[in-house]
Amino acid sequence: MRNNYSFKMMITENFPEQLKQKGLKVTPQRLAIYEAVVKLKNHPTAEKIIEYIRVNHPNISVGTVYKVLDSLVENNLLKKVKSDKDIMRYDAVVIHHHHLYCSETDRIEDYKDEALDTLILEYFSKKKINNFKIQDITLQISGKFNNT
Amino acid sequence: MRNNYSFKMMITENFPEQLKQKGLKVTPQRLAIYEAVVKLKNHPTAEKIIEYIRVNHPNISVGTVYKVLDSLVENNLLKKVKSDKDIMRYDAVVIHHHHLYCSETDRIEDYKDEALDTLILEYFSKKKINNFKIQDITLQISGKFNNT
DNA sequence: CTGCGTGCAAATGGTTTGCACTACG
DNA sequence: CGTAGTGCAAACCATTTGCACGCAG
Repeated sequence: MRNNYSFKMMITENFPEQLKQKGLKVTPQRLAIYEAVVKLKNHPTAEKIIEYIRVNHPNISVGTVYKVLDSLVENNLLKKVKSDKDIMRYDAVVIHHHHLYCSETDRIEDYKDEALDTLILEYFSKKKINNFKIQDITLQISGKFNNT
Repeated sequence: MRNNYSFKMMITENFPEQLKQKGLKVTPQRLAIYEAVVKLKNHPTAEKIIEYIRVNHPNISVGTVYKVLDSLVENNLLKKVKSDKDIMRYDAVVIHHHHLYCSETDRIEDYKDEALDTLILEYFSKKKINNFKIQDITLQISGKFNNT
C-alpha cells in the first residue's frame, strides 16, 4: 500500500487462504466468481460475471452468483461500485481508492493517489464539518477517456 | 454560488419559470413532485415522494412520478443521488456540491465547500491523470452524524 | 449427523412501458 | 385538430428468497 504502482497486485494474493481466514469454505463457485471479477476489466455487473463463468462452469446458478458476491462483499474481499445506472458493479480492489467515470461509455477505472488523499486529509484535519465525523472520503471523478 | 451560506436558496426560485424555459409545461403534478423533493429532507426516494404528494394529490400515479422525475433530472432541475442501496434518491440542489453519508442511518446531507473545491482543482491543474480529461469531481464523505 | 453451500424456480420490488384519455394551444 | 402530459395496469428485470439436495467435517 505504500507504493502506488502495484496497488492492484494484492487482489490475487492467495484468495483461497483469505476465504478460510474469514471462515468461508473454498468452493469452485467462489473461486470462479472471484476470478471473473479480477479478470473482467471495467468493474463487471453480475450479468457480465455470469456470462464469464458460464463458459467454464455452465452449471453455476444465478442465485449462487448473487449470494457469493454478497458474502464476498460482506467479508471485504470484493467491493460494490455504484454506477450512474442502478445496476451494481463489483471491484476486486478492496483497498481505498477512487474512481474515474466516463458516463458516455460506462467505463470505470480505479484511481489511487496517496498525495491527493494526504492533501484532503490535511484539509479536514484543520476544517471540521459540523456534527459529522468523517470515516472515509471517496472521489468520483467524472470525465472522458482519451480514445484508449 | 459565490456565497456558501445560501447555496440551497436557489432551489425554489421560480420553478414554473424554469419549466417554461426548458419547454416543459407547468402542471400540478410537476409542481407537487418538485415541492416534495424540496420539502422532504434527506434526499427522498421515489416512494417517499409518492407518499408525500398523495396527501394533497391522491390521484397522481406512480408512473407519472417516475416520468416527471426523469424529465426533471434530464433538464437539470433535479439530480439523482446514488446511495449505498440500489434505490435512486433525488436532490433539488443542482449546483455542484458533495455529500455526507451515514450508512447506519441512510442519512445524506449536502455539503458545499468552495475552498476544498479550489484546493482539489489546483491539485489537478498540476497533476494530470493519464488519458483522462476531468469534467467534474464529487466527494462522497462517509461517516457519522453526531446525534442530531 | 450437522450444517454450510448450492441449484432451481418462484417471488419481490423498484422502475418502465404501452395505451387510451385529457387538456390546452 | 395536434400534441404534451397523465393515469392505469401490465410488463420488465436485477436481485432476493425458499426449499431441497449434496458434500465435507
